Amino acid sequence: MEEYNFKVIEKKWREFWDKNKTFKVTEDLSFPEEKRIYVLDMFPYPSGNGLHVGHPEGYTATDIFTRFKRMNGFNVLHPMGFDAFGLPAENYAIQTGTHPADTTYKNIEKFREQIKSFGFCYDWDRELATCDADYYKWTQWIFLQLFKKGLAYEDNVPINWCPKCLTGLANEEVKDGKCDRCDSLIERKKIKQWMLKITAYAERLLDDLKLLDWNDSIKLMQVNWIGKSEGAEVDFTVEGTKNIIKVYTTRPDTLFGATYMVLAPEHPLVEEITTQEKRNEVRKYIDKAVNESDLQRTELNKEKTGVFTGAYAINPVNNVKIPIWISDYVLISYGTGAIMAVPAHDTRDFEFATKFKLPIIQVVSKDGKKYEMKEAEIEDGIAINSGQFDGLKTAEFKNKITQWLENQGKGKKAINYKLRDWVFSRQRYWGEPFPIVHCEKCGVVALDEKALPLTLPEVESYKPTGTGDSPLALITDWVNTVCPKCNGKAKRETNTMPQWAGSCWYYIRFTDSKNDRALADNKNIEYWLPVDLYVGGAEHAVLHLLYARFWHKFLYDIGVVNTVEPFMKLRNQGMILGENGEKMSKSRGNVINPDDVIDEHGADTLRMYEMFLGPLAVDKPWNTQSIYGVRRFLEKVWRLFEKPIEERVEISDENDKLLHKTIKIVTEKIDNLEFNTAISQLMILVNSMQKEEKINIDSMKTLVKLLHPFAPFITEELWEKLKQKPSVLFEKWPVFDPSKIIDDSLTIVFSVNGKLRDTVILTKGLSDEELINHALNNEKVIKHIEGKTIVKKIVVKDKLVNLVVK
RNA sequence: GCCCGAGUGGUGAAAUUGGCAGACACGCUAGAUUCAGGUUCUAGUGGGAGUUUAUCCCUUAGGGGUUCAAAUCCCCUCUCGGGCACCA
Repeated sequence: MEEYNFKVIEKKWREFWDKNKTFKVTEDLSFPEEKRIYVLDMFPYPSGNGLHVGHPEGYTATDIFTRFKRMNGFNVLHPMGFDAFGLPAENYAIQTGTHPADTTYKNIEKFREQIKSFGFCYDWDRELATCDADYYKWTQWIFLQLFKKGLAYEDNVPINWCPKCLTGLANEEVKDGKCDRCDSLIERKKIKQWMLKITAYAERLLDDLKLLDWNDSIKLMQVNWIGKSEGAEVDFTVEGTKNIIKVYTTRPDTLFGATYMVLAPEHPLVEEITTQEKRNEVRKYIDKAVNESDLQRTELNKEKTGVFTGAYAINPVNNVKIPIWISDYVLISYGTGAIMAVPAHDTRDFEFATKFKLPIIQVVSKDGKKYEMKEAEIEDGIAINSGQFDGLKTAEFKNKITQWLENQGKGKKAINYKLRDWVFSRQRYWGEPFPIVHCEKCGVVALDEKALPLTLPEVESYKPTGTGDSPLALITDWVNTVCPKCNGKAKRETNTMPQWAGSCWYYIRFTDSKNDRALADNKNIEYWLPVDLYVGGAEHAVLHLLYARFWHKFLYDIGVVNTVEPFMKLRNQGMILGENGEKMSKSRGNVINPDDVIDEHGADTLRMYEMFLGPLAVDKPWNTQSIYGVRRFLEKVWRLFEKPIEERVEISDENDKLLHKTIKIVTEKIDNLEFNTAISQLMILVNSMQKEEKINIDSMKTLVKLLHPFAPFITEELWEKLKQKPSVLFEKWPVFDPSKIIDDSLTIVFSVNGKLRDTVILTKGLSDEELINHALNNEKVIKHIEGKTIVKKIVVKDKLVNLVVK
């Protein structure tokens, strides 16, 4: 037999699959609903570096799962496309003058070829790229629907500005005060922005998480990001005026301990309530606060600052007069922009009160008594110094006082979220143009749906202006247009949409990617959605995954999709690290190029190696040595064919049992995405088959089928050697015979005082007494119990006997 | 600072409900085969003691606890990774 020539084999089957459209999927109604599933990968951004070894990790996992499900009689939608708008192509354009479209489509070609070299079973007829006009036409269409429902609006608030990318960013794109993409320090800039009202969906985004089979850590990140808190809004009157300052608090039970009040420097009432003699000081403070960057303002361990306004507020629960201060530790963007300060029970207030010598009154106590406090006590306890509420436990007090405030008309129950609206415009070129014009007479006007797509015009320079205008602003003959409403003079919106826009709904488009009448046909949407299994990196926890859920819920509300959630089951693949255990990067010089590995070992080996490395979810370092283990395994399988493979060969009971056990284990493991241990089991089977002189043909067929999802190329070739018709993909997945895996004898453990003393093979189903007798007569056991009294005998049926002796 | 998650041989890792720790691989050692080998095959391989056979002791980051029995459950500490950043 010739040697395992993966280059020839892989080329042959790649061409075969292409030519025969082996992976094409249709909306075949003969599949019952529960046999239609949608398995999706997070589509890649086609960067100029080509595919990274991290990409095929998730792709291989879903490919194995898809092939497995297809062989089990499922119709599986498994598509691939490209997240093709984005900054790298645009930055390259700025450097070289190459049109971002040229770079992008060239990179897509390369990516597609690389992805195909892995033999993934994508239906390539459904491929899409978010920068195609017939795709972004529908991205723009969705934006128009958001606009019509009042969920897209223009605002002029200070936003996160990246001085290197020269564009505004969403809150979700800022990490540690730095740009998520380029690590530059974020500045604050006030420019006119398109915002999406994601906050309108906060409660549903939070609540529906319970419907999802996602990693708890990802769900928790979304929970924290949405940041729901429950408390009360309380009205404080400004002494001597009719002005009311509303504060939000999660601890209304500490109202009696409020010794002062703090407004954010930007609070609208500051100007009005500040007294004459404090005016200068307050103005100076506000000027300083406004000019400080967000980072400076929120800097860790920064000493508290603030000034007294000269005004006083009246505490509604006890009519006590408390001073009103302003300080930058109160944020205008959260709650009401004003707080009641309870230094005894809030760390920040305690710090502030200590610095400015403001009174500290304890109102919560661990034991119901007053005592000296060295720091703020924020835990729940028993109320003291709180009038008629003394003695109440925190939770009860909260309810009572909130009710009391409501009865008095001085407050009410309130809920707040940390989630902010989504800053949706970017001051860059390579993105979807907004289908919006600004008319001198009519104001902001949406384009007619028939006018879509509004295509990106050609520009002379891709360079962002840096002034908050995108490069589109310079193309006057594109910018100047007529208003669709009044035909008067109008200017086009020159911002573009963020990269997240296209990825918010691509999974919908895959169900019907060539449709030019709708974003996808209803029938196809109903046939496939929601996505049953979604696999990708965890870095999108609060970005793509939150945005897409928001759009999906909106599309549900307007009747476009039929489910409330887009991705039912989500699994995150870990990172593949360099051999030194560090993140792979050019600068660290530890990058492994998948093309090189395929050239040296073949795609089957690379696929299996990445799966064998460890559990899908964890980070795993690459090891150039251990890939040989998988390579040897495949060669071992190949060499099984040097043995006579015949129908009449009797299989040993032992190997027959192992075969059926392997079917069971591999089936369960693939279903649970535990590929590393599934592969181990296949190795055990092959090691054992290799010891046989001759091999039974049915066993061989079973092995080829079990191996197929992991190593599609070699298995197609071996299937052909077995004189079978391609493709293995169309074969039925093997089923194990439960009667064959029952052990009639078992290894029983004998231990004394919990320590293993012997293992013996006994028949299945012995009674407790019989097992104990076996143990008591066991030589090694006797040695350890001699001269001692048996205090206790524990028996676990068919497993162990433990004797406790003294 | 707060909230999650993880920590098992020289290495990647495995281990239903608490029930033989280290499956499967890599590497290493020895032997066989081959003109040759990053080939193939066989045996060994957590640490220690031991008459190198029997056998015994120790071992899942560290410490304590629950239990007949703990990698697995509980508490504390340490280390690493991730998220949040004055959110009242």
